[in-house]
Amino acid sequence: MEGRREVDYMSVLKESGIQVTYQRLAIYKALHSSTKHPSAEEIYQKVRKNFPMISLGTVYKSLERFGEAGLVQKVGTMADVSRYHTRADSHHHLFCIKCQSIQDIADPIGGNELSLPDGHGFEILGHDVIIRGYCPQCVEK
Amino acid sequence: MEGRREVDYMSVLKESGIQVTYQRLAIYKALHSSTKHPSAEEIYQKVRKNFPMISLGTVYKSLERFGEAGLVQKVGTMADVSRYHTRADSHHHLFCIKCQSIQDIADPIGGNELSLPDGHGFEILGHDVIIRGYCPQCVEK
DNA sequence: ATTCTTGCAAACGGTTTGCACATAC
DNA sequence: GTATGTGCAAACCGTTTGCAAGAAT
Repeated sequence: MEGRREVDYMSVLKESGIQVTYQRLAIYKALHSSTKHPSAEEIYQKVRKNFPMISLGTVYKSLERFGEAGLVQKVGTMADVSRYHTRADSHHHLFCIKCQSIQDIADPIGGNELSLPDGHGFEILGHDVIIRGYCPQCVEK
Repeated sequence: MEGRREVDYMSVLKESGIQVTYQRLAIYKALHSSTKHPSAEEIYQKVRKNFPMISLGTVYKSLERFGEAGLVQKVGTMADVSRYHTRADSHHHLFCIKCQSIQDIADPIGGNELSLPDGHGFEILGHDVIIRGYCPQCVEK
Protein backbone atom coordinates (compact mmCIF):
# COMPACT_ATOMS: atom_id res chain seq x y z
CA MET A 1 0.00 0.00 0.00
CA GLU A 2 2.95 2.28 0.54
CA GLY A 3 3.45 2.92 -3.17
CA ARG A 4 6.24 5.08 -4.40
CA ARG A 5 3.91 7.63 -5.89
CA GLU A 6 2.38 8.57 -2.55
CA VAL A 7 5.67 9.72 -1.15
CA ASP A 8 5.54 13.39 -2.16
CA TYR A 9 2.02 13.72 -0.91
CA MET A 10 3.03 12.17 2.35
CA SER A 11 5.81 14.72 2.76
CA VAL A 12 3.47 17.57 1.96
CA LEU A 13 1.05 16.49 4.65
CA LYS A 14 3.73 15.80 7.22
CA GLU A 15 5.42 19.12 6.65
CA SER A 16 2.11 20.86 7.15
CA GLY A 17 1.76 19.20 10.51
CA ILE A 18 -1.07 16.96 9.41
CA GLN A 19 -1.28 13.43 10.64
CA VAL A 20 -0.97 11.08 7.71
CA THR A 21 -3.51 8.40 6.91
CA TYR A 22 -4.21 6.51 3.72
CA GLN A 23 -7.57 8.22 3.47
CA ARG A 24 -6.01 11.65 3.70
CA LEU A 25 -3.35 10.79 1.18
CA ALA A 26 -6.02 9.66 -1.23
CA ILE A 27 -8.16 12.75 -0.64
CA TYR A 28 -5.29 15.16 -1.03
CA LYS A 29 -4.04 13.35 -4.11
CA ALA A 30 -7.47 13.33 -5.71
CA LEU A 31 -7.80 17.04 -5.18
CA HIS A 32 -4.26 18.03 -6.03
CA SER A 33 -4.15 16.03 -9.24
CA SER A 34 -7.36 17.56 -10.55
CA THR A 35 -7.69 20.91 -12.28
CA LYS A 36 -11.46 20.85 -12.03
CA HIS A 37 -12.02 22.30 -8.57
CA PRO A 38 -14.09 19.33 -7.46
CA SER A 39 -16.74 19.32 -4.77
CA ALA A 40 -16.50 17.16 -1.65
CA GLU A 41 -18.92 14.71 -3.23
CA GLU A 42 -16.81 14.43 -6.38
CA ILE A 43 -13.67 13.83 -4.34
CA TYR A 44 -15.57 11.23 -2.34
CA GLN A 45 -16.62 9.38 -5.50
CA LYS A 46 -13.09 9.41 -6.81
CA VAL A 47 -11.47 8.23 -3.59
CA ARG A 48 -14.11 5.57 -3.10
CA LYS A 49 -12.77 3.62 -6.06
CA ASN A 50 -9.69 2.77 -4.02
CA PHE A 51 -11.21 3.06 -0.56
CA PRO A 52 -14.72 1.64 -0.77
CA MET A 53 -15.23 2.01 2.98
CA ILE A 54 -14.43 5.70 3.17
CA SER A 55 -17.23 8.02 4.26
CA LEU A 56 -18.22 11.42 2.96
CA GLY A 57 -17.86 12.75 6.49
CA THR A 58 -14.19 11.86 6.45
CA VAL A 59 -13.77 13.77 3.20
CA TYR A 60 -15.34 16.86 4.74
CA LYS A 61 -13.30 16.57 7.92
CA SER A 62 -10.10 16.11 5.98
CA LEU A 63 -10.78 19.03 3.70
CA GLU A 64 -11.39 21.21 6.69
CA ARG A 65 -8.19 20.01 8.31
CA PHE A 66 -6.29 20.73 5.10
CA GLY A 67 -7.86 24.15 4.99
CA GLU A 68 -6.67 24.97 8.51
CA ALA A 69 -3.19 23.95 7.48
CA GLY A 70 -3.32 26.20 4.44
CA LEU A 71 -3.05 23.34 1.98
CA VAL A 72 -6.52 23.62 0.50
CA GLN A 73 -9.08 26.33 0.02
CA LYS A 74 -12.63 26.73 -1.15
CA VAL A 75 -12.96 28.67 -4.35
CA GLY A 76 -15.24 31.59 -5.01
CA THR A 77 -17.25 31.69 -1.83
CA MET A 78 -17.63 34.86 0.11
CA ALA A 79 -20.24 34.34 2.80
CA ASP A 80 -21.94 31.06 3.59
CA VAL A 81 -25.47 32.25 2.97
CA SER A 82 -26.87 33.86 -0.15
CA ARG A 83 -26.89 37.61 -0.13
CA TYR A 84 -28.77 39.86 -2.48
CA HIS A 85 -28.73 43.26 -4.07
CA THR A 86 -30.71 45.21 -6.60
CA ARG A 87 -28.00 46.88 -8.64
CA ALA A 88 -27.49 44.96 -11.83
CA ASP A 89 -24.47 47.03 -12.77
CA SER A 90 -22.57 46.42 -9.57
CA HIS A 91 -20.42 43.33 -9.82
CA HIS A 92 -17.42 44.50 -7.86
CA HIS A 93 -17.10 44.37 -4.11
CA LEU A 94 -14.97 45.09 -1.11
CA PHE A 95 -15.41 42.15 1.21
CA CYS A 96 -14.42 42.13 4.88
CA ILE A 97 -13.07 38.72 5.80
CA LYS A 98 -13.82 39.36 9.45
CA CYS A 99 -17.36 40.74 9.70
CA GLN A 100 -18.37 39.63 6.21
CA SER A 101 -19.65 43.04 5.25
CA ILE A 102 -19.81 43.79 1.55
CA GLN A 103 -19.44 47.17 -0.09
CA ASP A 104 -20.18 47.93 -3.72
CA ILE A 105 -17.49 49.61 -5.73
CA ALA A 106 -17.08 50.70 -9.33
CA ASP A 107 -15.08 48.44 -11.58
CA PRO A 108 -11.57 48.73 -10.12
CA ILE A 109 -10.03 47.62 -13.38
CA GLY A 110 -11.26 50.77 -15.07
CA GLY A 111 -10.24 51.00 -18.68
CA ASN A 112 -7.42 48.52 -18.35
CA GLU A 113 -7.40 45.45 -20.52
CA LEU A 114 -7.77 42.11 -18.85
CA SER A 115 -4.93 39.85 -19.85
CA LEU A 116 -6.21 36.37 -20.43
CA PRO A 117 -4.29 33.25 -21.37
CA ASP A 118 -4.07 32.59 -25.09
CA GLY A 119 -6.45 30.05 -26.49
CA HIS A 120 -8.76 29.89 -23.51
CA GLY A 121 -11.71 29.58 -25.88
CA PHE A 122 -14.18 31.19 -23.51
CA GLU A 123 -16.87 33.54 -24.67
CA ILE A 124 -16.47 36.25 -22.06
CA LEU A 125 -19.60 37.94 -20.75
CA GLY A 126 -18.17 39.96 -17.92
CA HIS A 127 -16.04 39.96 -14.83
CA ASP A 128 -16.48 40.32 -11.10
CA VAL A 129 -13.72 41.60 -8.86
CA ILE A 130 -13.75 40.83 -5.16
CA ILE A 131 -11.24 42.67 -3.05
CA ARG A 132 -10.62 40.97 0.26
CA GLY A 133 -9.46 42.70 3.40
CA TYR A 134 -10.54 44.31 6.63
CA CYS A 135 -13.20 46.97 6.66
CA PRO A 136 -12.59 50.17 8.66
CA GLN A 137 -14.39 48.84 11.74
CA CYS A 138 -12.48 45.57 11.75
CA VAL A 139 -9.08 47.10 10.99
CA GLU A 140 -9.05 48.89 14.30
CA LYS A 141 -9.37 45.78 16.41
CA MET B 1 -51.48 51.45 3.46
CA GLU B 2 -50.95 52.95 0.04
CA GLY B 3 -48.38 55.45 1.28
CA ARG B 4 -46.81 57.92 -1.06
CA ARG B 5 -43.36 56.50 -0.60
CA GLU B 6 -44.26 53.09 -2.01
CA VAL B 7 -45.25 54.49 -5.35
CA ASP B 8 -41.92 54.26 -7.15
CA TYR B 9 -41.36 50.73 -5.96
CA MET B 10 -44.79 49.82 -7.21
CA SER B 11 -43.94 51.15 -10.65
CA VAL B 12 -40.66 49.30 -10.71
CA LEU B 13 -42.37 46.01 -9.98
CA LYS B 14 -45.20 46.59 -12.39
CA GLU B 15 -42.87 47.56 -15.20
CA SER B 16 -40.91 44.40 -14.64
CA GLY B 17 -44.06 42.37 -15.09
CA ILE B 18 -44.25 41.36 -11.46
CA GLN B 19 -47.57 41.15 -9.71
CA VAL B 20 -47.63 43.68 -6.90
CA THR B 21 -48.43 42.77 -3.32
CA TYR B 22 -47.70 44.59 -0.10
CA GLN B 23 -45.30 41.85 0.89
CA ARG B 24 -43.34 42.22 -2.31
CA LEU B 25 -43.24 45.97 -2.02
CA ALA B 26 -41.85 45.64 1.47
CA ILE B 27 -39.29 43.04 0.45
CA TYR B 28 -38.10 44.98 -2.55
CA LYS B 29 -37.96 48.19 -0.58
CA ALA B 30 -36.01 46.59 2.25
CA LEU B 31 -33.47 45.27 -0.19
CA HIS B 32 -33.24 48.28 -2.46
CA SER B 33 -32.86 50.75 0.37
CA SER B 34 -30.00 48.81 1.95
CA THR B 35 -26.39 48.95 0.89
CA LYS B 36 -25.48 45.95 2.99
CA HIS B 37 -26.33 43.08 0.65
CA PRO B 38 -28.59 41.43 3.18
CA SER B 39 -29.43 37.76 3.35
CA ALA B 40 -32.97 36.43 3.02
CA GLU B 41 -33.14 36.07 6.77
CA GLU B 42 -32.08 39.67 7.32
CA ILE B 43 -34.66 40.91 4.85
CA TYR B 44 -37.24 38.77 6.59
CA GLN B 45 -36.42 40.29 9.98
CA LYS B 46 -36.63 43.78 8.57
CA VAL B 47 -39.93 43.25 6.75
CA ARG B 48 -41.42 41.47 9.73
CA LYS B 49 -41.48 44.71 11.69
CA ASN B 50 -44.22 45.99 9.41
CA PHE B 51 -45.67 42.62 8.36
CA PRO B 52 -45.56 40.37 11.40
CA MET B 53 -47.38 37.58 9.58
CA ILE B 54 -44.99 37.33 6.65
CA SER B 55 -43.12 34.05 6.25
CA LEU B 56 -39.53 33.43 5.33
CA GLY B 57 -40.75 31.27 2.46
CA THR B 58 -42.45 34.27 0.93
CA VAL B 59 -39.20 36.19 1.11
CA TYR B 60 -37.37 33.43 -0.72
CA LYS B 61 -40.09 33.08 -3.33
CA SER B 62 -40.20 36.82 -3.92
CA LEU B 63 -36.44 37.11 -4.23
CA GLU B 64 -36.45 34.34 -6.78
CA ARG B 65 -39.25 36.02 -8.70
CA PHE B 66 -37.34 39.31 -8.63
CA GLY B 67 -34.26 37.50 -9.84
CA GLU B 68 -36.10 36.05 -12.84
CA ALA B 69 -37.25 39.55 -13.69
CA GLY B 70 -33.70 40.87 -13.49
CA LEU B 71 -34.45 43.18 -10.59
CA VAL B 72 -32.33 41.40 -8.01
CA GLN B 73 -29.28 39.20 -7.99
CA LYS B 74 -27.28 37.14 -5.58
CA VAL B 75 -23.80 38.46 -4.99
CA GLY B 76 -20.59 36.52 -5.14
CA THR B 77 -21.84 33.01 -5.60
CA MET B 78 -20.46 30.84 -8.32
CA ALA B 79 -21.66 27.28 -7.84
CA ASP B 80 -24.12 26.14 -5.20
CA VAL B 81 -21.83 23.63 -3.55
CA SER B 82 -18.39 24.24 -2.11
CA ARG B 83 -15.55 23.46 -4.44
CA TYR B 84 -11.93 23.09 -3.49
CA HIS B 85 -8.44 23.45 -4.82
CA THR B 86 -4.90 23.16 -3.56
CA ARG B 87 -3.22 26.14 -5.16
CA ALA B 88 -2.97 28.95 -2.69
CA ASP B 89 -1.70 31.34 -5.32
CA SER B 90 -4.60 30.87 -7.69
CA HIS B 91 -7.41 33.29 -6.94
CA HIS B 92 -8.55 34.05 -10.44
CA HIS B 93 -10.94 31.97 -12.45
CA LEU B 94 -12.79 31.54 -15.68
CA PHE B 95 -16.24 30.35 -14.76
CA CYS B 96 -18.71 28.79 -17.21
CA ILE B 97 -22.21 29.92 -16.33
CA LYS B 98 -23.67 26.93 -18.15
CA CYS B 99 -21.74 23.84 -17.06
CA GLN B 100 -20.23 25.49 -13.97
CA SER B 101 -16.71 24.44 -14.87
CA ILE B 102 -13.93 26.50 -13.35
CA GLN B 103 -10.52 27.11 -14.85
CA ASP B 104 -7.60 28.69 -13.04
CA ILE B 105 -5.92 31.64 -14.68
CA ALA B 106 -3.09 33.99 -13.78
CA ASP B 107 -4.05 37.36 -12.42
CA PRO B 108 -5.69 39.03 -15.41
CA ILE B 109 -5.02 42.45 -13.97
CA GLY B 110 -1.30 41.92 -14.33
CA GLY B 111 0.74 44.85 -13.20
CA ASN B 112 -2.09 47.32 -13.51
CA GLU B 113 -3.18 49.30 -10.51
CA LEU B 114 -6.61 48.68 -9.09
CA SER B 115 -8.51 51.92 -8.84
CA LEU B 116 -10.42 52.04 -5.61
CA PRO B 117 -12.76 54.70 -4.30
CA ASP B 118 -11.12 57.31 -2.10
CA GLY B 119 -11.55 56.91 1.60
CA HIS B 120 -12.78 53.36 1.55
CA GLY B 121 -10.74 52.68 4.68
CA PHE B 122 -10.23 48.99 3.93
CA GLU B 123 -6.99 47.23 4.64
CA ILE B 124 -6.61 45.36 1.37
CA LEU B 125 -5.19 41.85 1.47
CA GLY B 126 -5.79 40.71 -2.07
CA HIS B 127 -8.22 40.40 -4.89
CA ASP B 128 -10.04 37.66 -6.76
CA VAL B 129 -11.20 38.06 -10.31
CA ILE B 130 -13.97 35.89 -11.68
CA ILE B 131 -14.55 36.06 -15.41
CA ARG B 132 -17.96 34.80 -16.40
CA GLY B 133 -18.85 33.37 -19.75
CA TYR B 134 -19.23 30.19 -21.76
CA CYS B 135 -16.46 27.63 -21.87
CA PRO B 136 -15.40 26.20 -25.26
CA GLN B 137 -17.70 23.18 -24.93
CA CYS B 138 -20.72 25.27 -24.01
CA VAL B 139 -20.09 27.98 -26.59
CA GLU B 140 -20.69 25.58 -29.42
CA LYS B 141 -24.22 24.68 -28.38
C1' DA C 1 -63.53 33.21 -12.55
C1' DT C 2 -58.96 32.43 -13.09
C1' DT C 3 -54.37 32.93 -12.00
C1' DC C 4 -50.88 34.09 -8.99
C1' DT C 5 -49.25 34.74 -4.13
C1' DT C 6 -49.17 33.80 0.79
C1' DG C 7 -48.29 31.27 5.01
C1' DC C 8 -47.42 27.18 7.02
C1' DA C 9 -45.11 22.91 7.46
C1' DA C 10 -42.71 19.30 5.60
C1' DA C 11 -38.98 17.94 2.66
C1' DC C 12 -34.41 18.51 0.70
C1' DG C 13 -29.42 18.49 0.28
C1' DG C 14 -24.97 19.99 1.49
C1' DT C 15 -22.41 20.15 5.59
C1' DT C 16 -21.45 19.36 10.53
C1' DT C 17 -21.46 16.83 14.72
C1' DG C 18 -21.44 12.94 18.29
C1' DC C 19 -19.83 8.76 19.37
C1' DA C 20 -17.67 4.12 19.58
C1' DC C 21 -13.98 1.86 17.36
C1' DA C 22 -9.54 1.94 14.98
C1' DT C 23 -5.20 3.85 13.74
C1' DA C 24 -1.02 6.87 14.14
C1' DC C 25 2.56 8.35 16.87
C1' DG D 1 -0.87 4.69 26.18
C1' DT D 2 -2.63 8.91 24.49
C1' DA D 3 -4.17 11.66 21.05
C1' DT D 4 -6.12 11.91 16.69
C1' DG D 5 -8.77 10.08 12.73
C1' DT D 6 -12.48 7.05 10.79
C1' DG D 7 -17.12 5.44 9.69
C1' DC D 8 -21.70 5.67 10.57
C1' DA D 9 -25.86 7.96 11.64
C1' DA D 10 -28.26 11.70 13.31
C1' DA D 11 -28.57 16.58 13.53
C1' DC D 12 -28.29 21.06 11.43
C1' DC D 13 -29.58 24.90 8.67
C1' DG D 14 -30.32 27.50 4.52
C1' DT D 15 -33.35 26.84 0.93
C1' DT D 16 -37.14 24.67 -1.76
C1' DT D 17 -41.55 22.58 -2.35
C1' DG D 18 -46.61 21.17 -1.73
C1' DC D 19 -50.81 22.62 -0.56
C1' DA D 20 -55.06 24.96 1.02
C1' DA D 21 -56.66 29.58 1.79
C1' DG D 22 -56.42 34.42 0.22
C1' DA D 23 -55.52 38.29 -2.87
C1' DA D 24 -54.82 40.39 -7.53
C1' DT D 25 -56.45 41.04 -12.09
